Parts: sequence; C-alpha cells; structure tokens
Amino acid sequence: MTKAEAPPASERQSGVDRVVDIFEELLRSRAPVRVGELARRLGAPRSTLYNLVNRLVAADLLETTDEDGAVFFGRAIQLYGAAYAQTNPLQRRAGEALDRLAAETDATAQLCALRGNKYVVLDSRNGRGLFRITADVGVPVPLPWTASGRLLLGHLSPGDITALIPPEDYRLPDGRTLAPESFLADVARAREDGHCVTLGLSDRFTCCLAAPVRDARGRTAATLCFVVPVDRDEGERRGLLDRLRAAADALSDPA
Amino acid sequence: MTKAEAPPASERQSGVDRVVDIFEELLRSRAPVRVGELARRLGAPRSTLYNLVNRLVAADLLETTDEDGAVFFGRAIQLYGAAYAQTNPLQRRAGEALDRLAAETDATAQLCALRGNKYVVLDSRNGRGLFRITADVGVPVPLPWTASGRLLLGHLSPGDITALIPPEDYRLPDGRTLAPESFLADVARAREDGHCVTLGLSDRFTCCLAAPVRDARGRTAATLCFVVPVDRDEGERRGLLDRLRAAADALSDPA
DNA sequence: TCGGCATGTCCAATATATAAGACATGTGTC
DNA sequence: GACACATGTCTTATATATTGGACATGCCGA
Repeated sequence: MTKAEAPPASERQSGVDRVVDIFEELLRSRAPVRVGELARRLGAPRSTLYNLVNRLVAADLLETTDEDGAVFFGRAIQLYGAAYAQTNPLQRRAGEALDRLAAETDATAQLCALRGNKYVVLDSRNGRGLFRITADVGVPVPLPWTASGRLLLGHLSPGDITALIPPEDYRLPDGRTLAPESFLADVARAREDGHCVTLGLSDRFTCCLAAPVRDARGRTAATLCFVVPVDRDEGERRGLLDRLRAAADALSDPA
Repeated sequence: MTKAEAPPASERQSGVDRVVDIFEELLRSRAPVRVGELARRLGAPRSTLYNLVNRLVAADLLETTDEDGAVFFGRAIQLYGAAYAQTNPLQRRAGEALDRLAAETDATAQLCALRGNKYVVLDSRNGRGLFRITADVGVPVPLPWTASGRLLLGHLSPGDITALIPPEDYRLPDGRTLAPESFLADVARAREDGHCVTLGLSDRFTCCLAAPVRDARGRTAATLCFVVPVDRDEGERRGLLDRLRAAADALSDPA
C-alpha cells in the first residue's frame, strides 16, 4: 500500500502519485527537506518536483522553512488532520477515551493501529506523572517490538504473519533477536487472552499493556494501550488493564 | 489563496489542483461527501473525480465510509498533521504552552491565526471546568467576531482591512451589525494595548482574551487566547490576561 | 411497471502536465 | 582562481492524464 518505490522507477509518473510520494517521504523524514534532496530520494526529476512543490506550497499543504529552502507539511494539513480526528467516529471516541484514561491514571495512553507492515501510534495522551514516556504519532515501529502488535495480527494466519513481517523486525532495540515461532505463540495467546502485556520488551524500563478495539467482524481494528514504568506492581497493572479493556470494549463495534 | 472557484471553471484542470480543491471542500463540509456530490460542488467531471478519489483512497489520504460510499479525509492525513504539529516550531511550542495554560487555569486555551480572510483555531485545549466551551479547529470564522481577529490585522492599513473583510462578516451571530469604523478603531486599540478582550461579542455568555505572538518583523503571526464565561470578575480576567501575554511573548520571535 | 436520478466503470481523443536539459547564480573546497 | 556541486527558473517535446460520454446497475416514487 504505502510501499515506497525507490529510485529505479524512471517512468513518467502522474502528479498525484508524486504528491503522495512526497507526503510519505516527509512523514518518514520528520523534518524539512530541500526540494533537490526530495527529488533524489524519490528518484524523480527535479523540474517536476519544483513544479509540484510550488503548487503545494501555494495551497498551504506544504511550507518552506524560512532559513534554507527546505519544505515540510503546511498548516492546511494540520487542519485536515484535525477534521479527520474530529469526524472519524473511532478516532473521535478514542480521543475522548484517551483523555479519561490519561487523566484518571496518570499513565501515557495511546491509540495504535496497523499501517502497512508496521505498528503506528495514531493518538496519544501523556499522563501527568514525572516520567513522561512519549512516543511519536505516526512513526512506524516493527510489530514484534510492541504489545499492540501482538493483538493487531490476531486475525492473520501464521503464514500471513511471517510473510508480512520482514526478518529484521524480529531484532529488538536492545540487540536480542526474537524467534518468529515465539512471536507467533505470543500472537495466539494475545488472541486467547483478549489483551497483551509486555515487560521490558522494546525498552528495559517500560511496561506496555494493550487491549483490542474490534470492528463489526470481530477483528482488531486498533488497540488502546498504556505505557508505564516496569516497577508498577502486579495489582496496579491489573487495575490499568481492567480500565483499558473496558474502554476498548466500549469503542468496539457490537459483535 | 484558498479562494474556491465555483462551478464556472470548466477548463481542463490539473490533477493536483483538483486534489487541493477536494481537500478544501472536505474541510468546509466537515463530513463525508459522495463522489458525485463532490463533483457537483467543484464543478468537475465525474470521471475525473472517481479517478482521483480512488487514487487518494488507495494512498489512505481519503477514506470511504462503510455505509454509503461517501469519502472523507483518511488516516494518512492524520499522521501528516501530527508530524506538522510536532515539527513546526511555533505549533509545537504553542501546544506545550496551551497544555500549561489550560491545566493551570481550567479555561479553554487556543492558538489562532489568519487563514485567507477568516480567523481559524489552529489548536485548542479544554480546561477541566464544567463549561467546556469548545471551538472547532479549522472552522473559518469572520474576523470581526473575535478578539484575536482584532490583533491579527494589526499590521494592515485601514484600507487593506476593509478590502479584506467581506461586508457580511460585520454582522454578528446575534444579528447586530458592527460598524466597520468601530472595528478599525478596535484593531488600532488592540495594537496599542498589545492585547484584546471582548465581552459577549460572538456569543452573549463568553469572554475572549487574546494576546499576540509576533514574528521577527513584529507582526502578529498568531494569537493565544482564553475563552471563559463572562461572569468571571475583573481580577480573574486580569490574571488570565497576564499569563496569556507572558506565554505569547515567550513564543514570539526576538524583536 | 415505468421513468427519473443516482452510482460506479470503461473507452477514446486531445489538451497538457511531466520530464529532460540548458541556464544563471551561489557556495564551499582545494 | 578554478572546480565541483547545489539551487531555482525556463523552455520545449511527447507521453498521458483529463475529459465527455456511453453503459450497466440500483433505488425511489408516481
């Protein structure tokens, strides 16, 4: 879907498709990029990109940074995103749920989903605790690194899962490599349990708790999750998990 | 800039420009729209819009609603918007300031700016008070209806201002019509004072306090504002205004 | 039952947007 | 100074995206 085609693509391409490529590249980069650099990364002609970027800047979908001529997303996109967050039923209701969860528990609460073959945070609220563990919305993360990843794949067969996940994604940030079979077992258990908890997985000091938001067909459309320090005791975790599951169930479509 | 061209435009048009038009129309509409309806509103050929919309849906920039085939912004746009909010210096720092202001005062705090010839809320935090006065991000509002509007026009001459604002925008929601000269005087005074307060302007029961965020040239690039019930006493308002001005000054570029 | 109106897909023709390259200008390195 | 490399603007051609219209289908009301 959002599989980037690398430089090789040297065919004449449609403007809209190029625009999509520009947006995806800017999301990856998370920082302003010069037009020439953008052309290089996309394997696109410079003249084309100048043309497109100028049009997008005029429409306020992109902005040029004052200092150098680098471009990034513009104000219009912010407004479009806000309109989406307010209008999309799941996103809106989840946002309210996150507000409550973060306020009541002082933990970081997030809405997560599958995007391509990665996990992304769609929305997030920081608890008021001292340790503000804050993950970036929209940054792709390997599925095996996360509790939510185990839930989001619940509807896939083991074959589909191994086909989806690139081998390098089993290597955790701390260098350990997860056995694919072990991950498949995690996915199966998460489906059984209806939740998933990881301790010190993506990072030695954090505990992730996740619960599935299901669509009308019972598949995991998204997850709600808490990110807390690992040192919280078993009872606290239990309480957080209960809240999380209740909130996720309330967001789920009726079976 | 974002001046919509109505149906008359029956020339052959570029795909990217059509895409921009689609986005702007969806922002205006704030609800999913059928493709045929979209074509009618934009004065564009149906076949073109089906082509473009299908491409945008595939790229996740748009989503089709399950029930009917209506389309609206998609998840990708949400991620782009979040990347903007996090990366753009003003937007990011303002977001943090809003967090603090809303948390400390239990009022609704907003970041506002000029977009075309209207006022828009760019970002907003609700106070925890009982009266959650919540304005929608991205909805265009006539400039004379707002305190921020008076600050945002500070760098324009009276002639520019009257040229910019359409006559109907002087008519307030309650039916009263504001004299343009009176509005010009308000703008001048707001510039003198370095802030603006309105009581029961856009709505009988709300008080708006606004302070300017200035760019390097001293022009008002945006405003911070509080929205509170009118019944707060003078002293409270004074305190809120002081906080607001301090926060706005901190966001302003060094003169 | 029929007619009117909508959606969504497909096709062929032509106006035009994409692409390639030249050009002027600026900048840092040797 | 000369060189290599970057940016941003223009111009021209040709591959193709946009467009108008036809078509199949479905829904609603008379």
